[in-house]
Amino acid sequence: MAARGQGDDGSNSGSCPRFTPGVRCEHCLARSINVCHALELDELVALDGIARRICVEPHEILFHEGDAAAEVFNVTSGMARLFKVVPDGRRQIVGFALTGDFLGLAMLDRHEYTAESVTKVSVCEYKTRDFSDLSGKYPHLLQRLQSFTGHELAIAHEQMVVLGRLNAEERVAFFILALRDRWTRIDGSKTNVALPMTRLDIADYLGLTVETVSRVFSRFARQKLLVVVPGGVRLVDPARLEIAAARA
Amino acid sequence: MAARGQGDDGSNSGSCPRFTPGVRCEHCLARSINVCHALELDELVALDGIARRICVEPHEILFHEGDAAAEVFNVTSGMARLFKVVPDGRRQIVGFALTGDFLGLAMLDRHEYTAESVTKVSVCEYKTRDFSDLSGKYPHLLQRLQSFTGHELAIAHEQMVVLGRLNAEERVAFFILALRDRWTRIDGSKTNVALPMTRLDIADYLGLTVETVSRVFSRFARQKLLVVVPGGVRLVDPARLEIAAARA
DNA sequence: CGTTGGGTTGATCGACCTCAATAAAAGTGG
DNA sequence: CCACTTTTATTGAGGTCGATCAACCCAACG
Repeated sequence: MAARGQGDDGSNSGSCPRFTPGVRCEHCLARSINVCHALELDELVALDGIARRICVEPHEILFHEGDAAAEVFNVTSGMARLFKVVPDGRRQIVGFALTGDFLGLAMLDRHEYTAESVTKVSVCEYKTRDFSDLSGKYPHLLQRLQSFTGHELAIAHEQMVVLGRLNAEERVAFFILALRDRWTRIDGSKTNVALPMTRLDIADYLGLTVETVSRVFSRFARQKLLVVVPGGVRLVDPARLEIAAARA
Repeated sequence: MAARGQGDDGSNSGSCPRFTPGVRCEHCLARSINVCHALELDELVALDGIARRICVEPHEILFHEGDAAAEVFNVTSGMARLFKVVPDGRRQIVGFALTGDFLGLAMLDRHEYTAESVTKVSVCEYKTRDFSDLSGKYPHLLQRLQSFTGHELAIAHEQMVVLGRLNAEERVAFFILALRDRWTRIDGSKTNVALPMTRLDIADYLGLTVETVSRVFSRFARQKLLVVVPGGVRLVDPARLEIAAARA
């Protein structure tokens, strides 16, 4: 039993042409939760004008850390991992991008991390220049962007607590619950938590090793906090998991 | 020999009245590096109108995590620690605010961390409402705020790498160099790195314990990478420290 | 049906934490 | 200015959690 439809984690199934004419902004399913929200119709039309809809297969690089940031992206479905690599090869995942997330919020001249699709991913691509011009024209958009960046900053600070002060069990529990909350906002799922990423991804996000992550999952399953299902986990005792995550 | 004037770390010495009429925005020394930069004169006058200059002694709380965010702050001198506390008491410092830093970038309804002065600190305080109104009126200001938030986000992501993937020595070396770079931007100091915060603060910032931080300092001193001086360190071999920090 | 990538489990090791003692600063009051 | 306390920093000894190394399982796939 798949956690969340397995194999169709919100990404469109079937073929995935590099460029899709696709749906227009007005009918975008992700609109209610992404930066486009709260834009007037004329603003939305303008945004639509500079957008290019792109769909990528799993394990494709959207952009590399250090690349000139000529484009910014709006994820409309699927999942991407965002990571930085230390000169000697160690990897740190700084976030997983889901439906509604915006890539390139920092608005620096170079991308500060690499973005790689985990599942099939569809995004709206904007030329940084175009998007920047538009946000200069429509204060709504800039305000929305600021609000998003601020929210991301708060999440990043939370993750610092996770990485700096929680032990392995707490980190994994926190991760599962935080991801559950995100899925809930996207598709309403509450007890089934899809985990399209690998254990290594989770480890690289939580500052642990694959083995440790795997062991904690097993321990949680043994303690009847959750059940490991293909493609994710099903929460059995969310309340105790909250305690295990040091969130309560 | 103090690292940077010791006892006067950019904070004004002498008395520190809670409310200071102080300098006006036009003559603010921090202006070139804070959000006020690039504002037109009339915008600056407007900002000046809603600002209240405040000066606090060391170890004063500016605001608490969870407090309604009725005010936002612009640090004009001194240092503050920004931290979150896990329910059971563990503390994680998410950043040190220096001259030019803006507190409350996330622009959420509640503060996401506690801000406490390390040295004497002077700030410009703005009612969140006022500041928000003003940034609605002056796109420059909102753009500047967005740019600041984006920059903070990039720094937070860097810190995730530090906390998730670097060992104790690398963390401390990285910390010293990153702080050195910040001082350089503020006052040009290059080899003397002021450390007004305690070892415990550094430990809580780097996800370590006081003892480990202290040991690493001693080891670095023994290896002639730096010299521990009252109030900070003097860098002896910055190049080797860069290597130790996994930055090169 | 062999190969490959991902996941789990076990045994051992070591980096950092914990506990403890001491030293050095920084206040504090006489 | 000097005793006295309190806070901060350093150093040592020993313990522990998560890393490392290694074996094995399983499903997907050509």
